[in-house]
Amino acid sequence: MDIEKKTRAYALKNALAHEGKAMQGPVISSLFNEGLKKSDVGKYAKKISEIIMEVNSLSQEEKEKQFKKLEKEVSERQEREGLEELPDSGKGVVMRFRPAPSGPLHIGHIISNMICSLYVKKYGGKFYVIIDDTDPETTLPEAYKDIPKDCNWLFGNVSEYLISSDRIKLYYDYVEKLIKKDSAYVCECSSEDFKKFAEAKKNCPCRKFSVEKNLERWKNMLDKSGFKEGEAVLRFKSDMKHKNPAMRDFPLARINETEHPRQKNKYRVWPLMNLAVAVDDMELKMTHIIRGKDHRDNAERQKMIFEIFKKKFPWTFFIGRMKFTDMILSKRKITEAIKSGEFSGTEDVRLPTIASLRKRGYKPEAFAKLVEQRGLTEVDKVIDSKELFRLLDYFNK
RNA sequence: GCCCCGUUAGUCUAGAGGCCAAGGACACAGCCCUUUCAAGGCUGAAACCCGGGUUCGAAUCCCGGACGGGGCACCA
Repeated sequence: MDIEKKTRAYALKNALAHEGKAMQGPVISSLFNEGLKKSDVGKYAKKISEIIMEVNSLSQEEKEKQFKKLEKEVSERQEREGLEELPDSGKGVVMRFRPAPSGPLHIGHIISNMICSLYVKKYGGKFYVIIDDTDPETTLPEAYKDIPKDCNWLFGNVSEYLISSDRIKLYYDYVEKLIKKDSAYVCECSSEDFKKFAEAKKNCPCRKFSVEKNLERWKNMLDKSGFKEGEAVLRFKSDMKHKNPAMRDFPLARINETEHPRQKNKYRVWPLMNLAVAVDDMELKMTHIIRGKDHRDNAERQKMIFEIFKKKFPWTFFIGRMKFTDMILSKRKITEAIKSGEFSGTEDVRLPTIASLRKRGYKPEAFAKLVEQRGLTEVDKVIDSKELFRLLDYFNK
């Protein structure tokens, strides 16, 4: 590289862009992109400074004339556009969205999950939608048709729909493996008692049982004549002295005999989210996970489970959440309000549900642009519905 | 109480130590175009939370503070 020539070119460019006065910083910075070594800056600093001073003293016409001659020496800064690249995405990506079937899908879900669909479109691979119906108390029967309907419309690239409660046997297999690895135990403490142990960083009495005893106690959880609902819970054996209280022997499964809308009374022991998610992510070979910041600690728990099985944890990003100052975004509250007659149904135009937004004429592409503009960011933002609809209206054109 | 995380214009965002004297989009103001509306074009106003430190040089790295968010469930 001809340092002097390049310096002169960039100094002229910089001067012309800034009322005739070039500065050293930007010029040196440009030279780095041309291959100047950082360690060599000292060597050339004097020369560069001289050239800049000389350039600055030229007349406007002279600057323009000289720059014309050297124009081809300068390269333009390259601009990125579209979605930020994901690491290790060369062979495609496997990603997922796990809606809980406890109420209608709404704008909040779009914001934090559509980006997964977009990345699968970008790189190829698989996009799973997994209906997370492992809580028999909050699972709504209509979700089994509403979720695929909304997701087909919104994403258009769902590879496969899976239902957690159809995979219970798989979760049970993993429970046995975890117990056999002495990484899970059945705990009979009440939640209040356990909380006290966790706060005091002390082991609960159930922690000391042998693997054999725990397998037996696990059978007692599964057996109708064994533990009753609320009497026992399966816990992951992490560390009761973990510095983060959220990580101390968190629960993996519990007994709940409420009739399940899909499985009826087939099961009484239900996995909790962290178990189901970890198992599915291992089994389905998830490569990348993008999810809300509120799941940061859950991801840490799932990672602990991965480590027991010596599996590599997927690349994970925690995306910031959008908070709406004037819209209900709680699935439970939306469901209640519809039941009470406050709203006519999930398609009520006053609701931020996907069904309602579709009815109002918004196209999936508008949401995609909204999500793309936001991109991968950990920042939460507060926005009101007026701002949101301004943006959507703009993107919908 | 204990663990995480974040902070760029009214809003969303670019930004990986020097092409940032901070770019883009929406919204806003003005003008042009148009019979009207919409769309489009041009122009304008508008931001790096605060304080230290490292460095020749900090929006960017480090430390502290303030503010905001999340987690510590037999919910997800």
